[in-house]
Amino acid sequence: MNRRLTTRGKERRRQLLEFATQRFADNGYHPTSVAEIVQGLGVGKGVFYWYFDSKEQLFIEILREAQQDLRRTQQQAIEGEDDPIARIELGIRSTMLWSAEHENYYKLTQFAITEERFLPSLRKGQEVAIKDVMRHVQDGIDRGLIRDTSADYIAQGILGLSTQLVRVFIHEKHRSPDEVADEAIALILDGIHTGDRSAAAPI
Amino acid sequence: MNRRLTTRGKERRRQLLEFATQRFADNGYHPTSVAEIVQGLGVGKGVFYWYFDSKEQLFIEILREAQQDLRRTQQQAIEGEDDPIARIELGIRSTMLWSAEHENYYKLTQFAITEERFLPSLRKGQEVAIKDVMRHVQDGIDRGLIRDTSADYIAQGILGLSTQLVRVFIHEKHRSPDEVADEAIALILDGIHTGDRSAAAPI
Amino acid sequence: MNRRLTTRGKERRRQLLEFATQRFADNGYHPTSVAEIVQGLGVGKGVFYWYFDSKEQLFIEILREAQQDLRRTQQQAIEGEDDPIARIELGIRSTMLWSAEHENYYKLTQFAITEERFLPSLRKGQEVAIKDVMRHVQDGIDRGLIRDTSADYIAQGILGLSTQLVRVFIHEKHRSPDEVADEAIALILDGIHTGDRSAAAPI
Amino acid sequence: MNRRLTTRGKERRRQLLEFATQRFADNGYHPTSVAEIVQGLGVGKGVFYWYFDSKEQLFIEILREAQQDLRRTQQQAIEGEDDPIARIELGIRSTMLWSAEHENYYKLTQFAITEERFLPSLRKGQEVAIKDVMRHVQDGIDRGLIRDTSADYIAQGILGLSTQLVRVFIHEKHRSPDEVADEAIALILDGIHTGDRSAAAPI
DNA sequence: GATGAATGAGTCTTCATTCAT
DNA sequence: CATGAATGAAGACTCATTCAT
Repeated sequence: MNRRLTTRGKERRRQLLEFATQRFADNGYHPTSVAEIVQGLGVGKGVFYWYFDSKEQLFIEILREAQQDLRRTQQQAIEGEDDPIARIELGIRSTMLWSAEHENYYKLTQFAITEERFLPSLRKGQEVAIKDVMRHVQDGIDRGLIRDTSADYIAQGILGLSTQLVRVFIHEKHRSPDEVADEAIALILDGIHTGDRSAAAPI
Repeated sequence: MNRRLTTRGKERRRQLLEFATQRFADNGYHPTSVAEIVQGLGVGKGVFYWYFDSKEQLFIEILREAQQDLRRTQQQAIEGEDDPIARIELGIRSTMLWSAEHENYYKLTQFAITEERFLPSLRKGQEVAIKDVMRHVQDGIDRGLIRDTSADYIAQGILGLSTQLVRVFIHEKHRSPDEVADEAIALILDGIHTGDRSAAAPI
Repeated sequence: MNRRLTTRGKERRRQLLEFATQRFADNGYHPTSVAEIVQGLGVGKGVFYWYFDSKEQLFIEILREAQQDLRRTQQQAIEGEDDPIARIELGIRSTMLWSAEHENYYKLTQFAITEERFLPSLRKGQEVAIKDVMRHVQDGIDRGLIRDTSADYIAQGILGLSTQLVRVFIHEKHRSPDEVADEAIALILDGIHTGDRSAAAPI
Repeated sequence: MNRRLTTRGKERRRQLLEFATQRFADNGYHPTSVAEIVQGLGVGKGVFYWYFDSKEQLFIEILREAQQDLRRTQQQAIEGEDDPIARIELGIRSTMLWSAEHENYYKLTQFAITEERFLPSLRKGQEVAIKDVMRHVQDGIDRGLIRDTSADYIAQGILGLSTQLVRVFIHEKHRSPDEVADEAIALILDGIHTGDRSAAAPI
């Protein structure tokens, strides 16, 4: 499926991807039928199979494009910043913003975990993300700014905490991404302990 | 479906729950058919519907029983401990242990998030868990042991970070629950900043 | 299935017949399951198959007993009356009364017509009924009281008209059986033409 | 299920309706499976659900179209006739003819009565039919041609008697519709009493 | 006599995919 | 490119009936 697409074709493809993302996020992957998707766009079934080999491949495509888009956003955000802690912070903020604007993507990811056949797609993206974070964490450790534990743990912790906060606070409680990012960063940098120490200045 | 079950009946029901959990976790909810489940136990299709109203209700039942079991485990773990920080720590440790022993449950939860109809079941359990954690967090704040931010954020952060670490380190990287718990607790209590402060003594 | 039944056994059998009649009439034969019937009586499934060979045979039994009962009622009603017109009238009246009290039976009959396998049961009863009416009609013709057309047509007409009026007026419009019977008899005896004749005295 | 159908599509739909009508009439609604219907036409199972939402809805559709068709036939028959008695007569005759040609429809109606969920469909048609007849009856009463009883009773009586005669004589005994119509009309107009009156001229 | 449990063929229905036009 | 139509395997679920206890 490597069709040369006209401008109109690209537009169609985009419509399909977006509509499907919405339905998958709302109803789930399996409960959403191809028929439903094409009906939603008011086109025939042939259209779907013109642009995608299968429903499965469509889903994988959605994951791939989202991962790409998020990463591009993060990279733009940290561009030019040298301090690793600041880069982590910027990364978290940009992730929060992107997530707030793409809340559907979260559910798709959750689902992808649950079926063997989608794991490869997912892992590819996750590994890239972890590596990105780990680079900054390691840099921070090297410069004595971050506790010298396994960068791995820390990177995963950052991702996990961010993910949870995004989900709960932005999507469910409708807080602003910035506000949530502040809290996430504070927790990540300083933990939950009271700041009654000499130099404990939460950002 | 509130049948009075004989001993044998209870046993069957348990078999079905366990086998289904396994298959759902391995293959996903939708790809696992009722036929597959009953074949796995070598019984007729009617047996399934003798014990459960539907495949959907079976899944909900699995979630419910797991939530109950985890909570019981946590409560036993913190029983008798008074210090809120220690209670949080014990809670995290017992959760890690339980999760390590019930890794299937994690996938089921992930999946449940992705379909509207399972969300209510999930939320019920989550709310209870958050309330449990928040109680200790608030207690810690009151005693000046925990930074006085919204207990809500902190509780969610704790859950999110724990969940992520469990997933990645225990299930994917096969570390021991204790080791992972140590790291989780350190991160939660003190964040990622270096400990170059006067009184930075992680519990 | 010719069990020697104890008093208690006969009572059980009767309960099953009555409850099943009700359900069949309300919901239809097929949509009513054996499980539903035994649950309604709060007994196990074994009980059902102790008294009846099958669901089909139960249904046939219901038809048979109802036909018997109706016929007994009619015969008691016309006993001692000699005038054929009066006998027809009494037959109609008793049928109306019986029908009003056994409205369920009507639906069962309707249904039985629609499945080949129940037709024999039905026909047996119908033939008896037609013969009964025809005897009186023929008698009336012989005595010059009834128009000398085919007794067959007349008998069928009487049954059809009665049946329809019972259905519509007693069951759907809740008129009294007597009132409806008056109308049925008038229509049958004198048709719908105006009574502007010399000797038009409806009985 | 309001698909825009091509010519071929309409043809298919018609085939399905007709074949199903036949099978339902022969075997009964429940004993006839969707599989049987599609096999009978040599098409795949999906075809059925392309044209109908469900087996139930197909049945309802059959009833609806038959009612429509019968009514159209009756209206064409009485068109141009002014005398109410003659209109009733023409209505009866056309009904007999239509019924003789659509004997399957009778069984379907019988069955529909027996399940709650089909009653609404049935009633709708019945009400229309009754209203049609009542209009003529009332007209006849107004002109002094029909006995001044409740038009309701008379209309119902006409329908009931006609229905019964159709069933028994045309379908079971294979008389000609005309012959049966003659008898029905005679019975309806003049009842069963002897014609020994001054002006008793059955039409 | 009676019960809970089990059977498994059979039912309706869905849906990804293909194809003729 | 696009559509309506068709396919048919597969799925969830039902239910009359049987059986061990």
